[in-house]
Amino acid sequence: MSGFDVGGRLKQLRMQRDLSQRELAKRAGVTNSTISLIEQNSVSPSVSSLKKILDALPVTISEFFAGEEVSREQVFYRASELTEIGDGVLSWRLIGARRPNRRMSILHERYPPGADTGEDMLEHDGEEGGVIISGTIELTVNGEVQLLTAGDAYYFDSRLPHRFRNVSDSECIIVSANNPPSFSDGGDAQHHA
Amino acid sequence: MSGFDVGGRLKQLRMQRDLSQRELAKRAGVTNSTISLIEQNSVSPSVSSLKKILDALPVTISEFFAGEEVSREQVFYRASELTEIGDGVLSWRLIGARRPNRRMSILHERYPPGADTGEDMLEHDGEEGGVIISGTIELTVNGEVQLLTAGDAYYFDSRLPHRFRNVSDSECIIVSANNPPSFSDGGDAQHHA
DNA sequence: CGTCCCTGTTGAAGATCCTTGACATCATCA
DNA sequence: TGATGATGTCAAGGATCTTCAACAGGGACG
Repeated sequence: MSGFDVGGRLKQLRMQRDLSQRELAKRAGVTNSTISLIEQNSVSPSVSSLKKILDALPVTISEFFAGEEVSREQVFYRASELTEIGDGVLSWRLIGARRPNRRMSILHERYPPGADTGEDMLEHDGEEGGVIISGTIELTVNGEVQLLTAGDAYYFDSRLPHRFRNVSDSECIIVSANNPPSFSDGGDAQHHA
Repeated sequence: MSGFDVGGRLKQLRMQRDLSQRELAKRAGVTNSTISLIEQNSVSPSVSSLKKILDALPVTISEFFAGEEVSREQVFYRASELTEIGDGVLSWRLIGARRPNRRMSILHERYPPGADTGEDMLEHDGEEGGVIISGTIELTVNGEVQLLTAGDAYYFDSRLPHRFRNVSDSECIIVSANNPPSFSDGGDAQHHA
């Protein structure tokens, strides 16, 4: 009924860490019986119990339930076959665009001089970070403005209002990653980034 | 105790969809009282109940628990202040190393000629992807071997056995991202990546 | 062999979650 | 005004989860 093997997943994570049921139970502040019953899927734990257990691993609930089936997806992407998303001014090349349930978007971005994600700040769920490969970019996050150059990097919660702008007179190249993916292949793609 | 406002989050999602407690309960196959008690944080629902409710929204458990406190973390990282992880041969520079609960690791990696993640393949939870900035890298994933050069990219499930090796005579630079993060600031960092 | 310590499993009792069936409140409408 | 239907809340009891305590099995060691 759960559609997800909670017990198996817990056991897997516990085993990976080389913990006994009793050891994990002690760290989590529950009893070994609880762990045993959950691992056998004899019960569906309460969120509070599961949280206690996962905190002891440590693993977030979100991570615990993320992913499942190991897929036979494409692994290698030639530069020429990266999905080009550009809108004429900016251009992004998305790695793994066609993966149905990927947890990240990785982008190879090109900001020509003057490129700008727009005056009204971007805000959306998730986190994003990146590295400046070449050139210079002006990044505004939550009101703070910084000029980043080759080798510099950033990482922030995407709910903070943010904006990318190339104020220099040369192209800027960035490799960035988003989580959860804000680009999807079709449908409800949010605007970058 | 939960550290996460389950009730508030559920109410938020229900409101967004313009559903009454009874309407949502009906779709989920539980009673309106259940929804009410959960939303007030009077109880910590069982995973199975929560799953039924979230399926009716529909929202995955992972999405439900993703994100929370918008933190006042560091956003901008100068090249010089990136956490250097190298072991003498390979070197990685981790973006956002000190963020407590980040969902990704973003790495600026340098593979000198001969660098190798080792003959016994890496396998761990999560997904990873990256872009080759310069040089050449030999990447093996699940038995398949490919030579990737500047502009090429990769993305795969990290549970597939994999290995990175610089078989050329020049340095290779890669920007990569992992999810969930396989590097932590202190403690049980797994080996790369 | 027996003892010791570890492992995971399992009844029965206790704690918590979930449902039943009320109740109070508010808005609509004759 | 009173009737109706919708909303969210709450007590009591049944259902489920969690603990306590016991149990069986497997090494290690003498």
